[in-house]
Amino acid sequence: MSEQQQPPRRVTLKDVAKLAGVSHQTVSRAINDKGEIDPETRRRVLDAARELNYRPSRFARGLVSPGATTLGLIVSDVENPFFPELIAGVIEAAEERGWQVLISSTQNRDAREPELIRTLAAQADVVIGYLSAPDATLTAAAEGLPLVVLGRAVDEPAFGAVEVDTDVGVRAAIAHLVSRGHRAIGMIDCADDGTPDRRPAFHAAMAGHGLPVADDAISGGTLTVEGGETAFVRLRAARPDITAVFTFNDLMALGVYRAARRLGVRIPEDCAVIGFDGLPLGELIDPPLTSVYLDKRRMGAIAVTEAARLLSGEPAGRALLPVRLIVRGSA
Amino acid sequence: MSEQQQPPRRVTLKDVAKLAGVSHQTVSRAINDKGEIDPETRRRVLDAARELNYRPSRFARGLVSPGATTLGLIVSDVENPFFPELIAGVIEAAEERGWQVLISSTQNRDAREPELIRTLAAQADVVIGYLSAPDATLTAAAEGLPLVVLGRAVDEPAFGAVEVDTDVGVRAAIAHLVSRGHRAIGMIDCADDGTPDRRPAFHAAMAGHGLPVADDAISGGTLTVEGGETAFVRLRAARPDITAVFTFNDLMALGVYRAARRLGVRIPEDCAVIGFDGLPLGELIDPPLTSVYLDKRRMGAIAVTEAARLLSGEPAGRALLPVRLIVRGSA
DNA sequence: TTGTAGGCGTTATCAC
DNA sequence: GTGATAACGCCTACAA
Repeated sequence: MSEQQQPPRRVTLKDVAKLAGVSHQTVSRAINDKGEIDPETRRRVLDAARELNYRPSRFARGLVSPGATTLGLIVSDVENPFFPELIAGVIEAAEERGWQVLISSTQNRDAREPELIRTLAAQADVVIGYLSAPDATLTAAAEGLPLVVLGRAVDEPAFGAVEVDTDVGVRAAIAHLVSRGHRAIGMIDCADDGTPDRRPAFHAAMAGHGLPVADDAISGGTLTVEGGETAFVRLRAARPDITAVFTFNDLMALGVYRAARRLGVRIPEDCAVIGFDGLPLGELIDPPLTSVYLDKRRMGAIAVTEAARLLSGEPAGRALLPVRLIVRGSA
Repeated sequence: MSEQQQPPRRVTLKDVAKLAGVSHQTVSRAINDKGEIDPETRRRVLDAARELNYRPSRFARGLVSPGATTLGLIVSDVENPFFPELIAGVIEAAEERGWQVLISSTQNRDAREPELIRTLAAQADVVIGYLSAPDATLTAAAEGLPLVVLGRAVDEPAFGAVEVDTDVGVRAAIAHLVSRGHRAIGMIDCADDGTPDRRPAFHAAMAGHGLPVADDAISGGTLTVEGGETAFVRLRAARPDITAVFTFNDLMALGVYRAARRLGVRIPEDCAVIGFDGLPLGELIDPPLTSVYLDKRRMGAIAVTEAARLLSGEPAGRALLPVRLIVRGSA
């Protein structure tokens, strides 16, 4: 009676079978190029399939024989050049294992993390993410989904983690500035909400040299070129005596360049700059950007290894990604 | 008897049910937070699930209630800054429709395209790709999978396409150079194999101004900074008289910058440069790069719209992405 | 509140 | 060569 439903029901093997006048099993044989089938029948079936615009259900197939492992990757901003390298590292490592990679991005809206995790949980076998939400929030969202957290310290023992050796990097940056005679050093930091915190490391490094850090020597902003730009303008207004800045990342350092040009501040003569990330584009600008380099491809590869551990039931690991200072022209 | 199989069979609802001493149905209720279940039973079930490390099968779930549409995206190089913007556009547009995005990259090995398509066919409902393989190859690999091809002309009527208005862009670039008095204009092109071809457009534009194009005025290379670098060195050696170059993309233009610095060639005084793509980093270098801009985010968004058309059974569309010349300091 | 029966679309196994 | 029949793991009825 009610054959004509409103929601266009999916075309199945049986539909094709009916049209071709064979059993659904024969259709399966034809579709999958099994032998043991009359070439003529085969043709008829394939024609019917084409006519109905038949596409096999990946779910049904996956049910019968579990397909490739699918890895979910969550980043916070695909347009921050930091992430493409990380993504490349993950893709390559995943590929070596024959895994698929599902990518999503919060586009800098951290509040969306739990939602993205939940969505990926339905699609992926394991998730790697540059996540800023607190462990408890992530645990609730993950619901048993194996999770590898990138770029920050993690307490939850169930999570894998690849942390960055921020302390060492920041210390090297500050030591370098001090060795060049700087004493009034400012920081362009991320805005106060969330994100891995490089500020304590900055304080510690400065203290190590007996240098004070006044509150107004730190200026925050979004993790973008624009964020760095406005943060530097603000810093400069508050503390014109500062002769060097350490920025949260290279993108913000570029913002400092832009602001500096506008303000007539010369780099490095009037103000030295050190970034963090070591992006390739640091080499392209003038003067080339001195930066704390971290190997993002490697980070991705390590994360995939961690993911594999979790999937095989081994206890979660804590990897530490080393960093190193690359001295170029800006400091 | 043979309960202990070698391949660690998947943990299912029934396993949890057995351990918790309930029916598999009750487990389902507990897992999915349905009402109508004794809190105590619920807890017992959840504990059992945790103990067994149970994770629901996404395939079985998908079978019962078809989940989100999954879009596959194939790019050729995640580290070419062109793609992150495109990816962002696709992700955003897909998200608006509640779709998932699966990403893979050929990493500049074009020969891998068919393989990637086939793999995605098993995971995605529709695929968008920056694909250079000929239509016939793609058709064979796609096997009915809806496909949207980006950045080049397409003949296959079944494919959706978002083409770039290369002709207009190249013509604008050449016209600009001519208006600045250049007559000996060279081109840094992609290597001879595959990839969308801007060479015919270059020839046509030059001819439009009555300018000759000798073979040695075109130098090819890989679509990277390095490729542009070596190509320019070669071009410069063969044709020192050339006063302006048009490059296949901005990345290669950066290579020209690098080579020029090494060779002591000043930009734009000794040689003007115009790129293609209009990447943000063109603004960051010195002199800022004049380039043919195309809106990659928009390209991604349009592609998703095309994908939606294909999925709903409408005939494939052919969108044309407009471009425009952005004049900055390099030409 | 809980359990039983049926079906989602596909493939594998076995008869015919 | 071809067609029933039984899984695969889950969920939505409905019955107990």
